[in-house]
Amino acid sequence: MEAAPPRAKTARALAREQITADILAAARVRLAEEGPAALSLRAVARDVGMVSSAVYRYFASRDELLTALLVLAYDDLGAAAETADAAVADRGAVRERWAAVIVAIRGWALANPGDYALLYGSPVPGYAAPQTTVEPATRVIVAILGIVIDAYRAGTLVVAPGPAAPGSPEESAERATVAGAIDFVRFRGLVDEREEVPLELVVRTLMAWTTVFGTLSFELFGHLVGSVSDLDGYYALLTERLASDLGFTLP
Amino acid sequence: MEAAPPRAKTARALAREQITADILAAARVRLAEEGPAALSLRAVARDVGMVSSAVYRYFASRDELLTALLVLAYDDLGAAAETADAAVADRGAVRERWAAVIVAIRGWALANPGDYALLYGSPVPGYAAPQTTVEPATRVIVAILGIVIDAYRAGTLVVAPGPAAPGSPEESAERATVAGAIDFVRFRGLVDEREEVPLELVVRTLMAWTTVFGTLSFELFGHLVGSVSDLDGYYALLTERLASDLGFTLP
DNA sequence: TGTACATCAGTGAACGCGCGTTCACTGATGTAC
DNA sequence: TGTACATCAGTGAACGCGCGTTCACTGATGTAC
Repeated sequence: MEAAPPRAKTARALAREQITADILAAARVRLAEEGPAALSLRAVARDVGMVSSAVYRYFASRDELLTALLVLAYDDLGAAAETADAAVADRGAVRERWAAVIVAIRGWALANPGDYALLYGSPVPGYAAPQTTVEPATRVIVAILGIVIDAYRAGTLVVAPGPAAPGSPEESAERATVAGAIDFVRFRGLVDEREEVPLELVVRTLMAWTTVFGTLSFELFGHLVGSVSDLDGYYALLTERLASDLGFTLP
Repeated sequence: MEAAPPRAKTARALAREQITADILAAARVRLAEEGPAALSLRAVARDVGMVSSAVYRYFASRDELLTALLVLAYDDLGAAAETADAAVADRGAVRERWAAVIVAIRGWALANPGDYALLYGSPVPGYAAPQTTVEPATRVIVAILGIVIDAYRAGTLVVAPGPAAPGSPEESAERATVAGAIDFVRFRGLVDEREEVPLELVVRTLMAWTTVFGTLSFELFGHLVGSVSDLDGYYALLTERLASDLGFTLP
């Protein structure tokens, strides 16, 4: 069977796209005010100027709306990180790429606290994210891994020796431990099947990723109040330290 | 006016304590199932076998119940960390103390996922935690700082040189940045007013603290599925790396 | 030790509210001939 | 190009539900004399 020729979009189809986007936009605003668990389909309908039952023409249920929001937010954040990375002209300047990505992630989170809480806060009770959300969710870590692997290949990264002596029993334990992470790296096509990926590099990348989001969650959820006064400055220090821990050589 | 002599507790007072504890225990169970935002006073009342209005004899409102839960959970977690630290007989074995505290924190979080989400997940919309919760909330970071400062004083910790050259303009920026953190350290009486606290040490402690909770949030909220297969092993590696980053010398 | 009164815990009904979802409907848009 | 029918978006009423909180009440416990 042949694919249908691309037909001109009807007015109805155009309206549908527009209104779907309006509903999602209204839901994102709500999200920032009430949190994901309390997100109400009726409230969104009111904001968008329609009767609550009309939303069901666009989303079959509240859960489906949540899923769409999740995908939208993950993609938005992922795009922000990728764009910031791509904007650094010198692809070899890995420290700058790293810094740009962190600034972009934090900027996005501060600009979209509701979405951030949806993605990285406590899961919505009674809602299980479907498979569709998995790929968009990985865009940030994939962007980070891209920088690290570029640096590794270019030799602008020195892999720190792990605390364990080579060949020790501890090393094989480490190998088992990060196997899942390395599978992930390969699965995403970031490195070739045969290419060697040092364990320490993967561990350090996971740690840096976790630290960035841990810090963001602490900032946005109020755990740094009273401990860190100059947040911008702290992030600058953090970015530097993490770059060093990843093994990026100084420029 | 003299303090009243300690009277024998009446049956009523005893029952009150017991039932207050029962309500809190039932609420904690609910928390794990539905999340903090959806915590329902009526559901808790049902679980504890009383009519919903009776709960108002013990807590003036849902918010007051949430506050009590917050304090209880923070204290429970704080006590777990402190106990684990205190159980390491050799006070100089800072790496072991560090490892013991991490294991305790993770153990508590896995055993009490509902409480963990209440404390470290997205804040409950429309609820502002009162001042009462601040002190219990700091017990974990205070315990961690205790270990770091003990190590620093004992000389079993080597403060890493920060990326900035000493005396550079960057250094004064760093000083401003961590001022809040150092205020915190002094305020909690961990170091004397005159005692020198290296900036780098404070930054690294904040980073380690953030990384631990960032990893826990990722684990509990499902962000490590597909990336890390052997979680116990990963935490072991993480603990080691963080100890090194903090500057703890090897035993 | 006994009595009279005050305090308190728990009941059950009621309030007003907003929620997700269903359904029969009207009127506009799109499609086939 | 015009007509007849099918599809779709949005309406408004209704469903059953659980929520937080208030209130007048009953009966048990505690206290003062």
